[in-house]
Amino acid sequence: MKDVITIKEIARQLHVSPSTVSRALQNHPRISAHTRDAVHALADQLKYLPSTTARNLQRGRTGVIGMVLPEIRENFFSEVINGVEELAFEHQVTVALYQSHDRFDREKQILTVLASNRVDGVLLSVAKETQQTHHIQELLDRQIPLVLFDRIPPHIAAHRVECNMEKGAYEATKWLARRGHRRIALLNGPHALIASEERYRGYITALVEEGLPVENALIKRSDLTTPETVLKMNQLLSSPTRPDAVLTFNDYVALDAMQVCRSYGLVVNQDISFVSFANLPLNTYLEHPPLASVEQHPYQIGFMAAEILLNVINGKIAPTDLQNVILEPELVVREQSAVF
Amino acid sequence: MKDVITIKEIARQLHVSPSTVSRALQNHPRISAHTRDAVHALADQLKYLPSTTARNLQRGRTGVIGMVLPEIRENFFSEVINGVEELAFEHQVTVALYQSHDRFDREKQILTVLASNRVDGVLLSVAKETQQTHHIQELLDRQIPLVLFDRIPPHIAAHRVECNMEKGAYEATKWLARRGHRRIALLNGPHALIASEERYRGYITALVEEGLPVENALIKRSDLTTPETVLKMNQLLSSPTRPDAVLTFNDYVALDAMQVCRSYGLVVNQDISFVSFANLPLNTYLEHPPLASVEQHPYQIGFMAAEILLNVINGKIAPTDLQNVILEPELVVREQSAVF
DNA sequence: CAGACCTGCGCAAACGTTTGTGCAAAACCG
DNA sequence: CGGTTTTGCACAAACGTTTGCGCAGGTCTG
Repeated sequence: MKDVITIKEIARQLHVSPSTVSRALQNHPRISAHTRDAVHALADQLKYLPSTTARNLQRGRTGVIGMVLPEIRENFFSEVINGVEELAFEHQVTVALYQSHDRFDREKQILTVLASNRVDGVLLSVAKETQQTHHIQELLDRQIPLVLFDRIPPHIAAHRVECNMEKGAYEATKWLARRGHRRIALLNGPHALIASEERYRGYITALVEEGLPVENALIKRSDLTTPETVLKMNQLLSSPTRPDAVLTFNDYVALDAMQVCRSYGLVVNQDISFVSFANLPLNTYLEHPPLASVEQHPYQIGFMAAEILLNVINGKIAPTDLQNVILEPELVVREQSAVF
Repeated sequence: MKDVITIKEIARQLHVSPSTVSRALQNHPRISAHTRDAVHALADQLKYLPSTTARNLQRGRTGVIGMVLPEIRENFFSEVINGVEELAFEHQVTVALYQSHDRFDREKQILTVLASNRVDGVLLSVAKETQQTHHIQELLDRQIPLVLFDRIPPHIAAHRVECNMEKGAYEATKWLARRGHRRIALLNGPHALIASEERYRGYITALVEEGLPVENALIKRSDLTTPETVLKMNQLLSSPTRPDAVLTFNDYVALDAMQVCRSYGLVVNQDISFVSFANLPLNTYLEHPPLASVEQHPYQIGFMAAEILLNVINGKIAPTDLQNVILEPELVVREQSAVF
C-alpha cells in the first residue's frame, strides 16, 4: 500500500546499485551519461523525491531549527516568525514551532524535546516566568547553536538579537518634550523584564536632557494586565498634578489607559497625549491611536536571528564568536488624521 | 568535539550490546533488573536523550506534521496554529510551519518540500491565488494524510474542518433586521473565495425570511484591499438610498469602511451599524467596534484539524473515511460600552 | 606492448534506533 | 536427573541515504 519509492527501487528497476543511483542523481562525474540520464528519467517518471530524513541522518543533521516563543498570537512574535520562515525556507530548513505560553515548565520541556529531536539550532525568546536559566545552559552544553531574541535572559553565552529599547524610550520621551509636554508619565512594565528597565533608563535620560524634573508620582508599573493598567492609570489621573502625556510599555497598555482617560472625560491626544511601543498593526484603524509609536522591527529581528543561526550551523560563524545584534528602533509619528 | 551520546556509547561503557541498552530503556521484561538499573543510571548520568530522528526513520515516520497557511501574522491563522500546536505538542509531534503568502507557486513548492521531508501529515489552508489543485492531488497520491481547513478548494478528497459562514452571515443579518434595520448592505469579498458565496447565501436567506427586499445596490464586493473597500463603501454611501447597516466580509473591511463613514460625518453604530466577521482580537479597544461579530473559533478549527490528522496518522481513522467538521459560528454581541 | 591512468560501477559501512531470532545458562518440573 | 521452560542477553537486519574504497575493463603514453 504505502510504497514510497526510494533509491533502491530505482536501482532495482535499472539493474544498477543504489550507490550508482545516488551518484547519478548528484551528477557525479564518474557516472556515464547514459546511466545518468536513465536514472534521471526513471526518477522523474516515478516522481521520486529523496528522503531528507535519511539524508540528514547520514549527514548528522536534521535540517530543523526550533523556534521557541511565548505566544504566537502576539503580533510581535508572528512578525518575528515571518522573518525567520522567510530565510529558513530559502535555506531548505524546517522551522519547528513551539509556544511556552509564558510558562517556565513548558519552556523547559520544549528545550528537552528539541535536544531529543537533534535540531540544528534554536531560536528562543524566554517566558515571562523564566528566572532561572539552567535549562538553557543544558542546551548549550549539548553544543546546540542558540540565538536569543527580544526577551533575553542574562548570563547566557549565546548569540543575541535585540532592539535598543532604551533608545526607543529616550526618543519617544524627547519627542513628547519637544512638542511642549511638561508632565510626561511612564506607564511601565514589571521589574522582572529587562525591557522595563531599558525603557526606564531612556525615559530618565531624556527627561534630564530636556531639563524636566523626574517625578516618582509620574512613574508607574503595571504587570501588563488590564486591571493593573486601569488601576495605575487611575492613580495617575486622580493625582492633583495630572500628566499631560504618557509613554506606555506597549500598545495594549496604551489602549487600556486610553479607555480610562475617556472615563474621565478626557480627549485622547488632545487633553493627554500617548506614545507607545508598537505591538499592533492596526493602530491606523483607531480613531485616536498613540501619536507616535516606537517600531521594534520584529520581522528584522526574526530575519537576523535566523541569519546568525544559519551561519553558525553552516560554519560561517564560529560558535564561540558570539554575535550581539542591537537593532535601532524607529519612532513612527502618525499622520494627524487618516485621509480618505 | 560534537559528541552526542548514543545507545552505542552506553553499551560500550557497560559492556553490553546496543540492543540490550535499547530494551533496558524500554523496560523490556527480558532484561534483568540489574542491567536495567545500570543502563538507566548511566543514561541519566550521561544525560542521554534518544534520537527521535533515528527512531522515526526506523518506524517509517518523521513525527512531523506540515502546517501550510497564507499568513502567520493574520490573527485568525495565529489562533489556528495555537490550537494545532497545543495538540501536537501533547502528542510529541513537531509542527513545521510554512507560509504561502497567498502565492500559488510558493504553495506548490512547499508541498513538494513537505513530501520530500516525508511529513506524517499536512494541514493546509490554500492561498488566495490557488485555483488549480494538481499539487494538492499529488500530495494525496503520495498517501500523505491531509486535512484542509478554512480556505478549502473544491474537488479534493481530503478531510475538512471549516466554519459555517453561511449560518454566520444568516444570523448576523437576522440580528440586524431584528434590531430594526431595513436597509442592510453586504460588503463582501471576491467571487473567487468560497467564503464570499457562503456569506452571500446566508445574507440572502435572512433578508428573505425577514421579508426585506434584496437590492443589488446594497451588495458590493471588494478584493479586501483598503482602496477597493473605500471605493465600494463610497458607492454605498453616495447612493440616494443609503444603507442603515452593513455586514462586512471581515474586520479589516469593517474598519476601512467605518473610516469612510466618518468622512461623511456619520457616527458609526448610530447613523449606520456594522456587523463583521471576527479576525481581530482587539475590537474591545475600538471606540466604535462592530456592534456584533461572527466568531469563527480559529483555535477550535486548528485543534480539530490537528485532532483529525493525528487520528488518521495513528490509524484511528481510516484515510478513506473522510471527515468533514463544520463548526458553528457564534454571533458575539458587544457590550453597549466598556465599563471601567 | 607494458605500465600508468581513467572510466564506470558495485560493495559495504555509516548515521542511531528498534526488533525478530538465536542461543546459551539457569530454573523449573515430574 | 533428564527434559522443558524461562531468563538474559547478543547478533543482525532494517529504515534511506551518502561516500570511501576497490576492481574490473578500457585508453593513453612512452
